[in-house]
Amino acid sequence: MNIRELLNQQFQAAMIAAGIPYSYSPHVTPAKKAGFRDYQANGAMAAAKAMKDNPRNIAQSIIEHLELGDIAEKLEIAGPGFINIHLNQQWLAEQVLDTQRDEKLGVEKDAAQTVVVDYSSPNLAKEMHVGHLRSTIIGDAVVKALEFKGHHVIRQNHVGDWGTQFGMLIAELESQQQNADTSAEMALQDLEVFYQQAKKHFDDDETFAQTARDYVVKLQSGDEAILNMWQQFRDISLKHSEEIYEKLNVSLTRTDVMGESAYNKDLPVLVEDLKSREFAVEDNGATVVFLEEFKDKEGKPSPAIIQKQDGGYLYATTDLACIRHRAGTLKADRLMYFIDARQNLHMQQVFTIARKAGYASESLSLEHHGFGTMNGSDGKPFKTRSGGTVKLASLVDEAIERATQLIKARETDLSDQDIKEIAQKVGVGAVKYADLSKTRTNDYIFNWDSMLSFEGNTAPYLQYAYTRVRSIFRKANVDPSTLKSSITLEAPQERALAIKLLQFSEAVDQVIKEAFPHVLCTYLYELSSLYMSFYEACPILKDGVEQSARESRLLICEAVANTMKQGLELLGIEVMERM
RNA sequence: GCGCUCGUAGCUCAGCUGGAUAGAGCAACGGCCUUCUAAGCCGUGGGUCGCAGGUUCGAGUCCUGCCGGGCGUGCCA
Repeated sequence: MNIRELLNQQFQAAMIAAGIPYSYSPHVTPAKKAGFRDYQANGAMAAAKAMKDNPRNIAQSIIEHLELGDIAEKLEIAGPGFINIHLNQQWLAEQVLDTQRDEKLGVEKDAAQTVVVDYSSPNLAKEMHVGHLRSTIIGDAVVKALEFKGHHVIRQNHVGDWGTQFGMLIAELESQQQNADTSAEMALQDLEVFYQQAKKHFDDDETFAQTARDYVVKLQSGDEAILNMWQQFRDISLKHSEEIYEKLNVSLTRTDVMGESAYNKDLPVLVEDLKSREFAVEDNGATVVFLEEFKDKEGKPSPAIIQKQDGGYLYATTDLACIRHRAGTLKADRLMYFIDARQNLHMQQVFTIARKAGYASESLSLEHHGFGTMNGSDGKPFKTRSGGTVKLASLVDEAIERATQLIKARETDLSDQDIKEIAQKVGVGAVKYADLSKTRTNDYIFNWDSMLSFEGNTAPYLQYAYTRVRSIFRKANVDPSTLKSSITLEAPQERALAIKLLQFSEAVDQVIKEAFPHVLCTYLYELSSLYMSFYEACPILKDGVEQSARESRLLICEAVANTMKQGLELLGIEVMERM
């Protein structure tokens, strides 16, 4: 049930019945101000212009043709031509009950699309660092929302497991294993350190550097021994990533890995295809696709290089092969990329080539959902004190440690084991929510104190709101599923809360439409705030509360708990019974 | 140079196909716990929405120019 959608349909029908062209939309939105409850239709004003009539007359005509049944109890025309819609209390109450009987909480399934989502995609040469956080958790939230809406989602973790640096890393691994009797696992315990060692070795030792270069060639040509080393390296590196995914409660697994190496064999085929059809041409020894859609410095068609002078391939080549695979083999209807906004030009070039070359049909939606940089309090990219990149593993550990301290600082009867579990959920939730709750496209400022605060729009606040609901049921010793009575909405707080509950589907819809998880965050925060107000204003278990009011309110509590839990689950944030 | 992107309260951020008096949170100030978790709630103050034009009945939102920040722009990914 999506109230907005429902009203939009009814208003659209009424407008057509009133003789207004279909191209004019009713423009129904939730009321902007509390005084103008509950929804408003703003379409009359724009339509009035086309009809050459007074907007209030048009509004009146729309109302006369409107068939809302028992949905609304009052409609009024206000200001220049707004139609304010007062929803029927009884109807609202019934809708809340209905959504609770539905395992999807009233969120209707879409016509299923096959959606391929490219996210996380770390470079396996190094350990995952904060730069991978946004793609990983934003992508995962959108994936979960898509699945919730009934889409067929294919996760694609396009890991960087191929390329020139692997020659260097393999040479280093081999050298360390020969010199000391260390296992690959030991050597690669800290990938960051290992990478630095290899780099230093490469820069300082010409013999080593030559070996590394030879290994790249051998790797490319499929030398078995080198491939073995590469395989070991890749496995261990993937295990590192998987540990992070597990800690972060991210749904990616080994089966979602489809790295650069997977497209290796297809690259020459693809380049040949583009050359034979004269999309790609030789230029300065490289193979290039010129795109008049983009201009270079001189205003001429800008080049996208798909093969280097030395015959090597670039990420544009891989990305093209990738699109071809996702469109052709995976049969995608929609392709979503969660990649840093800085790669916008690259993505647009690749999309353009894919379309022109016919790798992506017109009906395939190609979407780059970029995001901004994660900055420190100084507004510059988030780094360690010494200026190094922050590993994701240590970021998560610090979050959990900080959460532990905060919980311990309070008086609590929780056991050490409880505290450990709660701190895990609170710490991880705080980091994820701080990111997810900001508009994806902007840079954002990372701040430990504000994200871990129990005040304001934070994960801990939401988690606390949830435990507050659950604690009512513990106190009442009531199993929510046994509640049978009906809901009445008398207090304004109850009514406001009910409407917000019913807007869950509107929030989820927007998340998958625009790949904006922050909309769901805002929704859940508003839901929590309204619950807190309700909690203060409407006693439930206290003396003097009638049985019917008590049960009605318990049902509202249950609806809030279910919605909170489901909403946070879509965001990849866990809830707990107590904290 | 060209392209992308951002500029909203002291700080961090919302503002959905243009709509009513631009909203939250933090910080500040003032109230509310013998009563369902006060990690909470209620209230007050705080804004020339970077600047200037334009389109419109109506602009934070659309268009143009300018100022300021970030990023990208032929052989890394």
